[in-house]
Amino acid sequence: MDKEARLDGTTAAEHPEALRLWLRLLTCTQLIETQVRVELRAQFDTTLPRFDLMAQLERSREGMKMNELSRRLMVTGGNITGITDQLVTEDLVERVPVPGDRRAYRIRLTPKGRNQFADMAHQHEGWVVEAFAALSEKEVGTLHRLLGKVKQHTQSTSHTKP
Amino acid sequence: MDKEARLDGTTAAEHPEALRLWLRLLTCTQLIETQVRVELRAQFDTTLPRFDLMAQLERSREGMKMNELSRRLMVTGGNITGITDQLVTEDLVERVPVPGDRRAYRIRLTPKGRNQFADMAHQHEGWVVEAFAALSEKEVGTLHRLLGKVKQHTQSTSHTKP
DNA sequence: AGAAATTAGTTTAGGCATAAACTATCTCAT
DNA sequence: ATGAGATAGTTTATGCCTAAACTAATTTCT
Repeated sequence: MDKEARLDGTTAAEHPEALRLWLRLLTCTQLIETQVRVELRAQFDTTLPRFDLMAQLERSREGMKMNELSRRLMVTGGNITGITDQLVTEDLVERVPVPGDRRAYRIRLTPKGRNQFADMAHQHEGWVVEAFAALSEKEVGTLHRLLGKVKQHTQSTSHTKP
Repeated sequence: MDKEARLDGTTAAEHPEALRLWLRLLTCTQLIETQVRVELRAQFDTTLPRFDLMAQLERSREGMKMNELSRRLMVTGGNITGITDQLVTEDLVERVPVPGDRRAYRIRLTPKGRNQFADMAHQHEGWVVEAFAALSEKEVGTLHRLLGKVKQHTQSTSHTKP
């Protein structure tokens, strides 16, 4: 697939700056994400959602409940069920019952899953570093800071109409 | 769905800055995108892909060929077929034969589509402006410029291994 | 002119995402 | 203690997305 990313290439002069910025933000995210997806598929025969889920689990050895995963990954619960099912059948994660609550599970990496994730994470870091290689250290900091503002503002205003 | 966006909330100190930046970029994009999706659904009973396709068409009155849409929207061709089919049945766009090439169509907005899009675009612009309201004019410019660097670099390196 | 390669678009199979409906369990106020 | 409501997770229906296989038309090469 020959993708040239013209999403924001032909900037119309009538658009306000915010709109142009949004299109560019979208383009960048998509470009990097596509690249990561392709590499994950090619090198590890896996997908970004599976990688993301494992990345969350890798942080806590005791695992994480489904709804916590759902919150952290910002996807709906039904989705977590599906991805977890796959990873369970591949023996990369396991469902562990929670002692005091018969409704809940705790999902955690198996040893096999932990090993596989370590490999992937190492590669993944390289791809991301490469994606931002055009920026100086200082520029990375600036970008991070500005996006932090955007994030904070968006989160604080997204629930303001009940 | 209570989404708290912890994707990059618990930043592990061992991650290099690029990785933290990537997670934050992803989070911002997702937050804004989700908001736009919700509004499009609520106010116009449509979806972001449909909106995006119409936004491309709105730029050229004579319409656009499928593969051009595919390139600009950065999605695969099969996808364009599906979305176009929907819009055609809703009489928002139409397929026009291309004189010299019996394989190709030109897709263009119908008058109805053009009207509907005008409404949507107006609202959409407001949502986006609001999403970046936390930034000063200058900061918007900086963000745009830095993302431009990222975009350019990523595009120039993404095809370098045949 | 005619075979080979390319290009335009569609179809198919499968994964990821959502919202909404559902089951089972737990909490809590009375 | 019990019934209302909340919570944990799953299922279902639908849409977007990809890669790959496919059809049909066009271009290119000799």
